[in-house]
Amino acid sequence: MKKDSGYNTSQKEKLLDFLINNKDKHTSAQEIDNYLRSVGSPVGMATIYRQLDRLVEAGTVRKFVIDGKTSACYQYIENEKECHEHFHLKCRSCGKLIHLNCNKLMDINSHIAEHHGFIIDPSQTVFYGSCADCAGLSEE
Amino acid sequence: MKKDSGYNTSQKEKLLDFLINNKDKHTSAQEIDNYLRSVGSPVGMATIYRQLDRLVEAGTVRKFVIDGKTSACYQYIENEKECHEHFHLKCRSCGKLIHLNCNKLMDINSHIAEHHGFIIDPSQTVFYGSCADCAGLSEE
DNA sequence: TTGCGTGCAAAGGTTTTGCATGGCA
DNA sequence: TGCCATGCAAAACCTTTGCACGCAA
Repeated sequence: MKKDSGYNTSQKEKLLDFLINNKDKHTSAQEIDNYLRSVGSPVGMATIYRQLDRLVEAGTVRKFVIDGKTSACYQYIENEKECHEHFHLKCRSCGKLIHLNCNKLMDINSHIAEHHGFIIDPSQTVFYGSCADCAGLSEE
Repeated sequence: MKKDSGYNTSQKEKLLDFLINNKDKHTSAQEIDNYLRSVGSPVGMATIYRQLDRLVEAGTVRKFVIDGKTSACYQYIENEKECHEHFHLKCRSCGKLIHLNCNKLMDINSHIAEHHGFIIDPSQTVFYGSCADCAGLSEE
């Protein structure tokens, strides 16, 4: 389904590998560059961006833009359909992304649709706050 | 309360004026510049950004970064305290920001805190989707 | 062999910073 | 008067684009 059109290059493979291994995190193009450089397989920024664009286009990767950050973040999507059916929690301290499958949360959608006339797109909506680990710690 | 520290300059006043007059919309630094220029009171970009930073810092203005846009958007916040106590809906089509006072929504906080160990910060969380007006129209 | 993918370098746009000047308090 | 805010220009950043070469199919 997901037309991964294009050649299989080593650069593409390593880039996707990295994204898959970090699918629980948001990653910037810069971080990808750092990683590829650190393993001795540097890839030009232009290529990184071009591959990311392609992956986003194909729906394999999601692009996030986070308030306060000037650069975009990318994240591998395990299962495209699945992530349309739940919300995400994002910890502002450690950056962890939590996939939240919870029926109670899905009630929000219908409630807001019915009572407030607004159609929420869960795949685009992220709850910001503090995860259990970070909330326990004193905030500097 | 809101320490509006700093001098009262005409530039600052005009900038804030514009933001207040457009508090139902998000505005980019570029649009602010265009406006100030159009009324014959151009202000340097550096000053615009510096004032915006200060306003964001003071909580008077919120900064948004939206997918697909390369530049940040800013929006005046009517009442700082009030906005900590409700969620926001943001229409991805027309950009309208809706302040949602709804007890049902606030239940989410306690539910997620208790069952998922995550403390949501409503003031930082925005629901993205389509407002009634835009959802009804055919999407081009 | 064909043409897509890559790398490099340059361009583009947004935001930040340095420094001298001007204006508020 | 003292210091903060401003303006200009340059720099810093992130991302995109042009072009020639190399590699996958």
